[in-house]
Amino acid sequence: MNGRTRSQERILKVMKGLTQPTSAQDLHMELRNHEYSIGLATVYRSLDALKLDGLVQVRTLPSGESLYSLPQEDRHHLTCLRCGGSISIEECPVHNLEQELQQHHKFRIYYHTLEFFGLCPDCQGQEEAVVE
Amino acid sequence: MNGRTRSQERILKVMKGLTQPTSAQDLHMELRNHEYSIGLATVYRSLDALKLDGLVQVRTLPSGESLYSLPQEDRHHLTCLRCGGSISIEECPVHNLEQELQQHHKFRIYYHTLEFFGLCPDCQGQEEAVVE
DNA sequence: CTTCCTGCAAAGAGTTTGCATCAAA
DNA sequence: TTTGATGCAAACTCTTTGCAGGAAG
Repeated sequence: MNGRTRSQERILKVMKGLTQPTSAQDLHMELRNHEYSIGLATVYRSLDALKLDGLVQVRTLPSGESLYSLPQEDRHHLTCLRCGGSISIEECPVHNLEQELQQHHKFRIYYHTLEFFGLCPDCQGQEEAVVE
Repeated sequence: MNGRTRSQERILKVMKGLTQPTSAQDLHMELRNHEYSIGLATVYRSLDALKLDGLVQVRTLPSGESLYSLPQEDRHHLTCLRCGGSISIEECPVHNLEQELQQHHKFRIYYHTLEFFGLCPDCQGQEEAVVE
């Protein structure tokens, strides 16, 4: 909503070259690869500001680590509770509901996350092996 | 899938008396209120085991804190990025998709999370105030 | 000049791990 | 006895904060 700072613009620029949601720490290293010497704290502060304006979105993993991405990279996931492996899924039956919620609750919705958790085929096998 | 340990059973018992998703640390205190003197590390280890068997589900907040709940308490949320306030929503258009994914990817899906992020009515007001 | 941004280092929160002890079968 | 569970404290990871210096208008 406000003007972007130099760091924020550099972060957005680098993020446009990334296809995967990325952690703050990885972004920090990515920035150094682009010869932008930015402190890690500044990365966190900038991402926080961008998040508040809906310019980046955040997905927090069960590990506590947050992954940042541009809104158009939004994908949903099928995540294995055991190995942590994650499959992207394209289907999204949520769009209409989002419109309704926006009106009903007077929220300004920037984005949503949809995650399925369970066991992937491999880990279902391991599960049985453990039980034996 | 395996037998439950004493700690795991105590945790499940206490969780049945709770209506809200609860952090590991709050559960730890809750257990002490029930005269179960359990170490915090054991609470984490037990929750992790229960999670792997799909007996509890986890929602990790942007703060990195994880909230645990029994599967039947599953609710979806509309969360404000600024104040962190959260509204529960009942609608869930995802059930059919879940069945399809389960078959298509051969996952054993235990549960899913659906979260909407944006600004609540109050924080939309504050936003404008800041810009002035 | 004044305000806000930035970097560094230290602090903080939540979670995990090492290890000795304890309970269960 | 043997295996796995538990408690405590230390360690770890990710993130936030305090503060002094620096860029921007």
